[in-house]
Amino acid sequence: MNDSASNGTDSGTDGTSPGPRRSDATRAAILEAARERFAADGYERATIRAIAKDARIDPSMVMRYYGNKEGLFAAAVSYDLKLPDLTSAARDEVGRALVTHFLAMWEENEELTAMLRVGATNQGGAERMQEIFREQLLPVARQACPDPEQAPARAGLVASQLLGLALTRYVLRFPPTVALAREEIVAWLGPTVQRYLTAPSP
Amino acid sequence: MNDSASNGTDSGTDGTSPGPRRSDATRAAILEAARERFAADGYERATIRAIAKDARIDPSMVMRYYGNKEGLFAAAVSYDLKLPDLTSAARDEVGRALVTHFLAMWEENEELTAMLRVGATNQGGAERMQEIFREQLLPVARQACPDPEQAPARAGLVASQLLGLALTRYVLRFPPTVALAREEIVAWLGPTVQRYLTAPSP
DNA sequence: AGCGTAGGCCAACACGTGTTGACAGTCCAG
DNA sequence: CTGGACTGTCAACACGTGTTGGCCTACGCT
Repeated sequence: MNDSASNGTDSGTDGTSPGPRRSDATRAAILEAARERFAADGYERATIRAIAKDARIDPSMVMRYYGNKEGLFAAAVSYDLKLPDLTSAARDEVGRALVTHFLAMWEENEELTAMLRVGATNQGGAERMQEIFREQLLPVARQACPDPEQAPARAGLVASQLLGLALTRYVLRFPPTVALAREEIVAWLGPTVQRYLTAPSP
Repeated sequence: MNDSASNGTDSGTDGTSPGPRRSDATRAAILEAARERFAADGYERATIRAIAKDARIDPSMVMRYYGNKEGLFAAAVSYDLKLPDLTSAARDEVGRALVTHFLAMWEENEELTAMLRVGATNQGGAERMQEIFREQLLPVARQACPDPEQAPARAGLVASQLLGLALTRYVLRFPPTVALAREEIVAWLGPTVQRYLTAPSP
């Protein structure tokens, strides 16, 4: 509950910007190591000691800069899926666009894998994923699907397919799923997502 | 590596059957508690002490009967998806049949949820899920899909959808996905799985 | 009845964890 | 030059974990 982000030291004459700190490199190294470890091991097995060793500093620095393990995780992974505005996209291409975007997001860094691994074991992680789903994927479904009443169910179906792909490809690493090329995935999953969003309920 | 299952004590005149032991009730209680805990908490957070407390016995009993924590997990969860023989089923109903079967399997006990949670965090768990995939789902795909060459990729796609549903419904518990009725899920996912198995590659 | 053996509990060990506080070097403002 | 803050290290604490061995009890066979 204590604040570890309270820093009143501005370094220049400009009073507005926080100003760069000498330890920014260390902070960044910690975050990068934390992302890797959380993505590879999940929450419980990603120990602060291991993260500190990867970042080549002392474990106590992690505590000083991020308060505790939970704070470190919150600082290391971001909640933003950066979903593009799909209203301008062609109505019958929303599925492919979504799959393409998710694939890119998932492979450009390890934050989402970390979040998924943690969400599978940690209660707090699961709740954070529910938030992401509700605040980011749900609005997209509301725009794309015909009956707004059905948006939650349809968004849930989309999430099941997209997260299922991430699970089998990046976490469980089923060989055939790992071997699929990006375009193949888009070609297979795009129509599925499209149908979940826009097809009349069966 | 040591054996904790070596029991040469037969209780009756019949020499063939192992014979019931006095501690069978305890063993069963341990396994049941273990399944619940592994399903609810994953491998690391499901402590032997907690399992023992649920089973109302001492933690050391768990060790005596199952050797170590890994042995307990192996004894608690089964690997058998009991996939029905789908050769006799109608060719265009394989998708719905698979989804229906998976839903029933997943909800009749907590073993699959436990396996999924553990697979997401534990290296050994992930490998065990790869085995299940390879030895049980893959053969079904080989029977159902036209070109045997494409069976692995198609089985991987099916796994992504089925495990994704399990993830969002039983682990992350996304409210809209939890709220779906079984028939709705079959109606939505059945055609998807069917397409992944039998449709010509896009 | 007597005895061996299995069932069960208790206390403890060794270890790894998150977390904390005291201490030394280092940079910059005054 | 001097003081204070920031950065970093070291050692330790309190706790929970898997795991082990010793002890007592009670059943079941002879």
